[in-house]
Amino acid sequence: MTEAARPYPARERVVHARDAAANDALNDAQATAVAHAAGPLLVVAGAGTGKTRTLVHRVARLLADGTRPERILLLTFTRRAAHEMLSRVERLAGSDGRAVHGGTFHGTAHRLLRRFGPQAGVGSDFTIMDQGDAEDLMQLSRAHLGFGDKKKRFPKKETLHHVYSRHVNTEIPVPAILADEYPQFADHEEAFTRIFVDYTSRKQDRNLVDYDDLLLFWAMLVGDADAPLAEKIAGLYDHVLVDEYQDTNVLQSRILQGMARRHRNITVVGDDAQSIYSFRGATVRNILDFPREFAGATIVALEENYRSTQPILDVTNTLISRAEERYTKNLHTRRLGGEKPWLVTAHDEQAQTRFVVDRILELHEEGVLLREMAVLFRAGYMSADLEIELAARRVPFEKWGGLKFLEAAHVKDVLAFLRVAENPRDEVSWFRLLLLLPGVGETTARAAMDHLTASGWGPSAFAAYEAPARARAAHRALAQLLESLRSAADATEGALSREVGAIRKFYDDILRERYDRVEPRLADLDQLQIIAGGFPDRAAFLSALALEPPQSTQDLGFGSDSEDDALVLSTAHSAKGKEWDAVFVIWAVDGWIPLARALGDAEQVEEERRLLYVAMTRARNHLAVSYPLNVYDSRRSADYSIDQVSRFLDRGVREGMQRVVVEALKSPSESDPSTAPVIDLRALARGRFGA
DNA sequence: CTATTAGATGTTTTT
DNA sequence: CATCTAATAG
Repeated sequence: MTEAARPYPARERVVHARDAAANDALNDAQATAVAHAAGPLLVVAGAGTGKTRTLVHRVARLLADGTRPERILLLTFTRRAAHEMLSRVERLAGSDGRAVHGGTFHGTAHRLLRRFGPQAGVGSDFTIMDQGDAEDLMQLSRAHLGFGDKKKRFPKKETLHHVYSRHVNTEIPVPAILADEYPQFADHEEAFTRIFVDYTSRKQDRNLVDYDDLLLFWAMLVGDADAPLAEKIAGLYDHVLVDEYQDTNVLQSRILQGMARRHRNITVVGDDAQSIYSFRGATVRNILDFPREFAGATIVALEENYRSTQPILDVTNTLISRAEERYTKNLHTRRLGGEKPWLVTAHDEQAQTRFVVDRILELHEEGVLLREMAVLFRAGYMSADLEIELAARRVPFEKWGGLKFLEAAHVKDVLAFLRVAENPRDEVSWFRLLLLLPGVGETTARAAMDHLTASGWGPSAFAAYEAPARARAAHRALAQLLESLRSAADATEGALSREVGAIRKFYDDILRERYDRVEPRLADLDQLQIIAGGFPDRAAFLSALALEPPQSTQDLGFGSDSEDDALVLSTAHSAKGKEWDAVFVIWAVDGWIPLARALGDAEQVEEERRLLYVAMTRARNHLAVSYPLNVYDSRRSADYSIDQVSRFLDRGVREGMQRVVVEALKSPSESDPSTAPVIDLRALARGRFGA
């Protein structure tokens, strides 16, 4: 199916449908960026200006100019972006494109660490902890040091981990973080530091690596200019290209400095107006200061928008013009026609839901594919009502982001068995397993772990442990299971799936005992078992789950009969970098966008504004922003509260939109929505060109 | 020490 | 609203 390798200038024959539809040739700015020979290059690319396309063409040009594909490193933000980028490079440059190295920062760091870690004191058989694991380990450190023994208020493990992670990713000193975000804990500074020291050495002893370590170790590996190893790693690549640069943090900037130090061939692409990941330590300073960090950088601005119609662009331009930004872009388009974006006032959530589904079905009838439409929202659970309605009306959909599959307790339980089998020193997983046993609580578990620490975590060490009488039977069964998992050198097809099967023989009964809603949980485990079957061994499976968790319900194999065409539901964050023919932004209410808790901090409010900007700029032809007026509020027992439209949709922004009002459903017909149209979509459709 | 239950609590975004 | 914490019974 892949085109044979062709020389670069043949692009007009190979370009993918949307590239061709947008524009046959690169525009001047894009061409400048693509042709840039060497040295640092900053591409400031507004929404929809062909950023990915430019990056892809630039890679193809480098290949055509003789750079070997494996000497190009293409860093993207999410695995979805990496996949799309690489397949487009492949389409453009043929099989060479497949050999280009690409992935997320964390994924690339993982690869390098497995390879070079042993030369730097990190065994190659480490286990990666996800955020939840890291928090659990933090809890063990906290308990070990005797903090939080029901004395005064002491920070929770989540808080501890957040402060630690923030410190590593931003390099802001711990006291400053506490003063800024947790003034109530400012006098615990010394405790924080002691816990972090213990946490760090605990990770080392247990052969564990957290997300932050992946970046930190990479930065340290390439940070010392004189170290031979740094030289070797930086020497792996001749060109480094980075997408979504506005969402990188200080650590990542340091990594890039190290990687590019010799050749300075670094290309970064980004849009300061779309910076939405500061909660992860990302700083817009990286893109703003790039010319200073990499002296002599060439700067190219992409300002022609190929995505949206002029009426949509008018509204989004106004929205973002309220923000202070440094790289002022003036986005324009040649797509002059089209309807104004809709501002939909719905009576309540149900009315909003009904409006969205009705309108989607209408567009679908007009010939828009479901997969060319998306509903975007601030937080994962905000689509719950919509999902129910879509299911009831048999509209296939796929949900991105906000997926908690791997965070579910029962899934983590099963994974803990595999992780202990893989890394017997994995303290977090041991602790989790032990607590599952009937008759074992915190004290017994700790005693067992002390035994393991003393006797070297060996496979037989656990079997030799003398459990208290009440837990003896469970202990014996677990020991046998672990023994069989470790000894089974079964490398045949589906071995991992059988391992999960063996674990479930032991675990399913515990699950039934401990949790409610047993059926869906068992179904999750069925899924996990199927996924496991696709991996060659435990190590690959566990690393992949930590670094590339399933991103959508479809990745998990649900809704298989509707794979071909399904509506996309996504958080605004997960929608970044994508575009759709029609976009619905729901819950545009003050308190959600911006989030109420962000209001105290001007910086955070600005980020919320950019988030709405990202969401709205995903639309090509149709955009509707909706908000419910009356919201049932369970916290205040005073039934309903009246919500206001997001402050970002101020008078000036609203002027470019057309108002639509959706009334509440009249109660007698509530039982059958299909016979009781609430709005006359046809009338709206007729009137929508009239401004 | 563990298991169970009642009560509080605090709700984002992702690698 | 479901998850985590604290308190108490077994």
